[in-house]
Amino acid sequence: MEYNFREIEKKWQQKWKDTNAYKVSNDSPKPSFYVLDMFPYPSGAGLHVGHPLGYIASDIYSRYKRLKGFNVLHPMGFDSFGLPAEQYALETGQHPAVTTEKNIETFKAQLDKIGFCYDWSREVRTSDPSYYKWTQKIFLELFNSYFCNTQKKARPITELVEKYSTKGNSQFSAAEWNGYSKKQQADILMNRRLAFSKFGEVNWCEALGTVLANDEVLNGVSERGGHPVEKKKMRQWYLRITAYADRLLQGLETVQFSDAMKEMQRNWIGKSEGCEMEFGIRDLDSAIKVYTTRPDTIFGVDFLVLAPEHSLVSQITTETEKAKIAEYLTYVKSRSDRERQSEVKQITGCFTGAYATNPFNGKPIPVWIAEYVLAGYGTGAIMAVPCGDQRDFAFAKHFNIPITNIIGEHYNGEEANSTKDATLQNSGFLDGMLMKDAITVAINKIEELAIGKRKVNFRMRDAGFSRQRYWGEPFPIIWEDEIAIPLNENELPLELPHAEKYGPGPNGEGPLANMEDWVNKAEGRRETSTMPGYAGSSWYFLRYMDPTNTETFCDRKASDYWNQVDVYVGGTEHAVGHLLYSRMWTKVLYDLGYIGFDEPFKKLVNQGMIQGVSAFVNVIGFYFGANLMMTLDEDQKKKIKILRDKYNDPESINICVSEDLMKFIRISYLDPQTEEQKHHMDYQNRIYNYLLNPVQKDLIQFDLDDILKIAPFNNYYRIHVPIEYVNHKDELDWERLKLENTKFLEKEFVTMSNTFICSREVEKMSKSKVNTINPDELCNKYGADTFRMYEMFLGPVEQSKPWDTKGIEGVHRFLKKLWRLFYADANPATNAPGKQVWNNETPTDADFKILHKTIKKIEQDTENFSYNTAVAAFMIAANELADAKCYKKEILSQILILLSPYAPHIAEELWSALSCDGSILDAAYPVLEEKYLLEATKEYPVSINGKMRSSINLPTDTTEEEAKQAVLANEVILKWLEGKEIKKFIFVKGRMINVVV
RNA sequence: GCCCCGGUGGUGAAAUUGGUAGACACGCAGGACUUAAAAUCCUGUUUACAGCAAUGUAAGUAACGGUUCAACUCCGUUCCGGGGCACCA
Repeated sequence: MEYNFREIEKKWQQKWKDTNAYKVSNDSPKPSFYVLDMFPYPSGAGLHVGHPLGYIASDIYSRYKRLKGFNVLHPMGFDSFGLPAEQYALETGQHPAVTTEKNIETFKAQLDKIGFCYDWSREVRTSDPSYYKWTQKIFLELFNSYFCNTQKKARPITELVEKYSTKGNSQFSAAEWNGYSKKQQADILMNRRLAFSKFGEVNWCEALGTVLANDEVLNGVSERGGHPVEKKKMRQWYLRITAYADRLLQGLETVQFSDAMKEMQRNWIGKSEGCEMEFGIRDLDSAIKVYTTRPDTIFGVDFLVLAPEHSLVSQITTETEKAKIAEYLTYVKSRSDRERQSEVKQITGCFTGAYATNPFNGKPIPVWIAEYVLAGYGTGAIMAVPCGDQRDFAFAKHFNIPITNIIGEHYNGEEANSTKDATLQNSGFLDGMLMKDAITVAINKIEELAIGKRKVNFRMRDAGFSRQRYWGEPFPIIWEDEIAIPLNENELPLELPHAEKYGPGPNGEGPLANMEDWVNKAEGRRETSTMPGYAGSSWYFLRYMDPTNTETFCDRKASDYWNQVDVYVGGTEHAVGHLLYSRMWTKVLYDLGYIGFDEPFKKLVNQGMIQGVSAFVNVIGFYFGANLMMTLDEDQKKKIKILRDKYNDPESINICVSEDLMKFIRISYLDPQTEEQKHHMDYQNRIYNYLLNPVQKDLIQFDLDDILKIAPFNNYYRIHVPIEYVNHKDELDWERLKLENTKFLEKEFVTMSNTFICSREVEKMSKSKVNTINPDELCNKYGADTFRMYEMFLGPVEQSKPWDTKGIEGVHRFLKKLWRLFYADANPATNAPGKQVWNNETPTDADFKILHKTIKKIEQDTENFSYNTAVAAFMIAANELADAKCYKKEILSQILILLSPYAPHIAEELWSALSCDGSILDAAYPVLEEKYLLEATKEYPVSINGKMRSSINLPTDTTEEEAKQAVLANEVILKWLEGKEIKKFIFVKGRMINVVV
């Protein structure tokens, strides 16, 4: 009998399925524990080895917690709405629902092969009407709620209506409100709803035909595809996430996210504390309101800058400057967002002719407009302090505006210094104060004089919530006379109508606008945009708790039982998208009383990315110019002509060049330094000479390789080749490549030796880079258990690392070694049957020590997600047990329990071989007994001045004095101490001994 | 530019959080079993020097400096790599 992982894994996977071993109940006396993976988008490419990394980590944790006596919820589902399926539909005409279904089946089959303990009966799919019914319902909750600024939480909008109609507010009385038209009332309410619609500037991407959220735009181009993005005014839906900015920030204190993750979210929210204050404009009855975080620098203000879009610009511009300002505004309008973002270094601006007054010293301050001030942040106007702000400084220098220094020697005239530690000068009532202290003093004064007030600003904007796309949740909204009317709950789900075509509708609307029967209702017109990808994923963790409920999205009893997600595993790429949105939705649902917690994820573990190692062939376009041709003889010309005809290219040919040859080509253009390079140069010169002076022809033999070594090539690029065609020595199987890949059929492979060496690079793993490694193949070759353990052994879960298949042998060997603790190996050569070696002998203390050492280590490492060292601990244990010839059931069965979260199949198999009761899935986790770890004596390293010199064996209860005596009796140490005076003696119990001389 | 996180053998990485640096594995080299291969097992593997050898001595965690009896770990400066934000006043 030998370790036949294929049979074992098939057998147990079937058994677990048949017995519903992973089914989880909401009725259990056990404490609950919720382990969640970020659910995947089911792409057509299937899984690669990078995907399961996080899934394996969470699976191990779930199984571990189950053994520890918890009722563990560990579900899986699919984020199945999204752009790729729709893009695919556009290209092939296949309905997204069909391709999505197919992809999900592939994913599930692949996942099951790895042996995950998902309760598939709880599977959710965001594109399933029975799921998005509730996404729509929660949207309506958002629509029907507002953020109450006094209670700091979401309340039903009906309460606001009630208040308006009985008390009014600061803008209007109750009577006025009641007199407003329906449309007027609706508009006012729309300004308070958590999900609201407004005309706004949106990121419009012409190529994708849709509007993108801020975080889907990078440097002015779309995140997916890199298409240009411009501003466009459209009616859009938004989520009022800004209302929750403060609570999203505070909530971070209560969750266990990595510091980096918290920092990213904080940056995104971008809270800044400062004040708003007004600068009166000379000779005009108006004032400019600015926002600043540094009111302490008020006496250093040398000019004000307005955003070009600021409403006061036309009003304050003086006659003399009108033409220039108009010209500048035209210029600004001509600049796309992309230009403005990419050319931040460029300093532009224009003087308005107007002067404001510094309220503290009456100094006149020129007012400018400039691109670098954004209309959308703060008040759209700033007070510029050139000595303290680098941008203001650059602006002042550029336009020769005099600079006031208020920080003395901290300002050197060369660059601004944004310190808060300087002592203020030239600053009136703030003189002599430290800047950081002056901030509060200045704000107090500003409030006292009633020229401004404290103000907190956020960088975060409300989140765009509509997409002009087909494959997403339809909005349960009908527009009646420009008023958004929500559907009733009993009309949900509003199903996505079946489409034949997926192209955009008229006027920038989505594909749904083309379906007139569906859009036009007696009451009005349906909303035609659909919800973005993050709608369904913002709440899916709740649905797993109660996946089949038809009354509500998740029964309060279920969410109270499971509570927060205890451990959430996923990548960092969702730091500011999904994670912020789901946190906001959770807070809203909490405010409205649907759930009892306001942070969805207690602890977040970010798995790293597994990168792929791509292989390339270098392709050079080799140009046979007339000059070169002239120097060739008839044979050579004939050869070139054959090549030209072959590749159907009269002037040049493209040739795949081996990496070693590329190196040679590059090296030959350097100054020759080493012998090798000199050799190459010499070689090259000889070929040149040959080409230029055909007389010397006999000096060297001419062939294609030689030409390539020195030829001026006009074109160089690299093509990815499938990684499976390249062996571990980087040699390409190019015969096979040519056979199976038509792209290379027309290419000649040129190399110095007979092997073709590819170049390598670590990149993101993806289908297009043909560098993916399929987990199925590894599972077939080594088994799921080996695959699981190897992925964990690769390094810390949080770390990104390139995939390397080589090391997997080591883990596989460990499992085989483990098997041999139970069954002596069968030798296939002699065909000797394996025999049982495990026995019922009573373990010795030494045996127990191995066991309990392992229990301690595995428990610690599993709790800390330090799986790589846990795997190492298993290997050590197996080695030690083998060395000790310990094949005892009492020990081995306990080791199997420890192992079962990591390698469930082999653990279950051997568990049943030991004829232990029941399934190992429900075994009790071994209890650590420290007594076996206690040692009578311990080896103490002895150092002199911290330098290791020897070690001595001492009883663990040794006192310092006894240790000192022992050290002084040690010959090696005495030799080192010869002629030196002992100054101090340091004894760390159980650790070490150090002698200071 | 700003904010995080890193830098340890040929490779992936460990290090009880200040206490014997390199666990565990890969790779490589040598050996055993075998007609042979596969599989398995054993030995060695940071570097330099000395020695037939066991072993010894010195240096060594990006670089330099500091604190300490003792530093991969703490502090300072510099260099390199990765990630995030980017005119946010």
